[in-house]
Amino acid sequence: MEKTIGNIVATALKILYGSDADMSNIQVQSTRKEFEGDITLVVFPLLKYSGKSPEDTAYDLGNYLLKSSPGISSFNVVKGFLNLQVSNAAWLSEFISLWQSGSANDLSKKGQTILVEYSSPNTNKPLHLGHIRNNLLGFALSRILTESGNSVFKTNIVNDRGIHICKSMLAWKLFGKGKSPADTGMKGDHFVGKYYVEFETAYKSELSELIRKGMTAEEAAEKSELMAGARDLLRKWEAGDRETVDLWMKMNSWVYEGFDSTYKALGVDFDKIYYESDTYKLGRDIVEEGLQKGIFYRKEDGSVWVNLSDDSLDEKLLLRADGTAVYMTQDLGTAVERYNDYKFDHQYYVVGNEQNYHFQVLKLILKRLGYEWAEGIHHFSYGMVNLPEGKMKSREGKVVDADDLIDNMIDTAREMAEELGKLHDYVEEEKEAIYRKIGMAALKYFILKVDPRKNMMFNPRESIDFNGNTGPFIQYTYARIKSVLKLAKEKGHSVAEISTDLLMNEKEADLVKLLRKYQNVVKEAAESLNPSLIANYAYELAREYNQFYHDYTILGEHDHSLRNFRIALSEYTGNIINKAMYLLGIEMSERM
RNA sequence: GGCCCCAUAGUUCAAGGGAUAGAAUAGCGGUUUCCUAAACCGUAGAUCCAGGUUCGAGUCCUGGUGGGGCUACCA
Repeated sequence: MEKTIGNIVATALKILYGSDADMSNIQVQSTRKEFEGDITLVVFPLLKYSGKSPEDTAYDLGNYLLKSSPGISSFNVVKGFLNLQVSNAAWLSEFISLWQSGSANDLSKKGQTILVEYSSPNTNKPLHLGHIRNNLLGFALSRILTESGNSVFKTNIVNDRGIHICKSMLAWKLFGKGKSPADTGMKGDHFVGKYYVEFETAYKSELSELIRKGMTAEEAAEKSELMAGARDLLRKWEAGDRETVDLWMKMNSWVYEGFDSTYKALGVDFDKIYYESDTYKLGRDIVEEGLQKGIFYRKEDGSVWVNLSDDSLDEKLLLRADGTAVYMTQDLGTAVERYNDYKFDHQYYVVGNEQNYHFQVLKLILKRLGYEWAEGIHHFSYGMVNLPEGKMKSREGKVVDADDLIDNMIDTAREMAEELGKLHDYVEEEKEAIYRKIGMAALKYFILKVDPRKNMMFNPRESIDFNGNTGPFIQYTYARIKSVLKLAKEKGHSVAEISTDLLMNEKEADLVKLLRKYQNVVKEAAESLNPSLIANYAYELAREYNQFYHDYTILGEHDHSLRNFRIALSEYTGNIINKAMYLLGIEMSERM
């Protein structure tokens, strides 16, 4: 409707003033709540065409629209704003066509192949709150891009090798006494993470001991036996030393077992998992190739670098002096392998904004190497999750652990639900499934409603609520709708068609106006890569429905056609809520 | 030092250069013989500072202040 009005305005400007208007000057938007009307035309940008005052121009256009657009029933002018009233009949017919088309999806299919890389954990420690934001964003982004008609593949690069793993391995060798997670009853990833923290703690005290003996910080780092041991393990690993590789495989398998259960709890999955241990060699080949082409250069100590000062960046290390690979080495390899596997049009790396520089460099190097597809790789850079006491530090074990957080959320959901006591006719298993859905909805919505680009604050004690602008609020609205529909069915009210001869009340009209925006919200979310738009829309829709539900009876309505309309309106709202939340990876419950 | 990001009610978040800056939560006050009160209604409360561009600035530009990140032979 907005588009139609825009076109009519363009015609009107031509006829009334003889001007060919630039469409970007024709601004049609929803009328703000506090003013009368449904759709507003901002006339300020059009004054240059009319040569008249804002008010006169608005009246000219208002009168023209009233005559030539059947859906417009009246208009009013406030300052430079032309507020158009859309007729009840026009809104109703718009709802009917939405309702009839059901869940059909009329988004234009772009059909591009898109890779979304997310999660990308290190195998030396369990997942924490930062990973949760990453996983939820990556998963939601994938669903949104799929919904917009693309072929989307979810990938994960597991950073399963490197000095950090060797630190955990060394600590386990030194302090582990040969124990396994099963011996201690710990989850595998937590078990390995414990040794990583133990390494860092021991390393720190070793350093301060050396510094106390008179060394500088640099000298101490140089002389550290622990760090030397970790480096030694890394060299042995790259050389394929049997014992080292076996230990590495054993410890990684413990970690994967732990990750799998966390991923399952989060409800995320992947189409293909890449392992850095597979891709780093290709990375080294690529570095070799770049050396031969003269794009990279070798320093006297044997390390390999790229000089990016032409692009006003600095030098970047690509291979250490001892020949071992670094982060960038493997990312080069992974990127090339992915392109060979998928021939993607676009690849989004869901990685925190602390790595903006890394991805800038990655793209630049790939371009210098002559890969044209490098234009299609993008860093989906999301903000940090901060705690009241500051940044999370996994080296020091100062994190909000993912598993703990998930368990807490579900526990809280259970406590609240039991207090409300609405589910007594369910067996334990069914109840637990619902508690899980509610707890996860609270967590997921809390994180996804925030603009991904922005840093966000997480206060473990206060942050996650179950009332107000929350996941459970939306679930509750959905459960109410389902409950009404179930009762309607039991009473034999089935809606075959909706009368075109109804007068909607204000709440019904507001709901219809919101429902028709859904497709556009999904489109914008896909274009701007922003799941929070969908989260905020779903909330607004749920709130609007709750007002309608509170103010009017649905099943108690005696007028047959009005009752049917309200049932259809409820059903359609429920469908949209469900679809929107599905795109965010949030499950609905029929009861709660 | 250099580069990048951020700054909105007590708090956590919204606001495609457009009208009187929205929500939630915490506070205060209400609504349940009626389809789920995890709801609904009312009340109070905010654009870091100084300039500039514009008919119009929370939004764009410049400078300042405050916070975060990167600038690692960690990933």
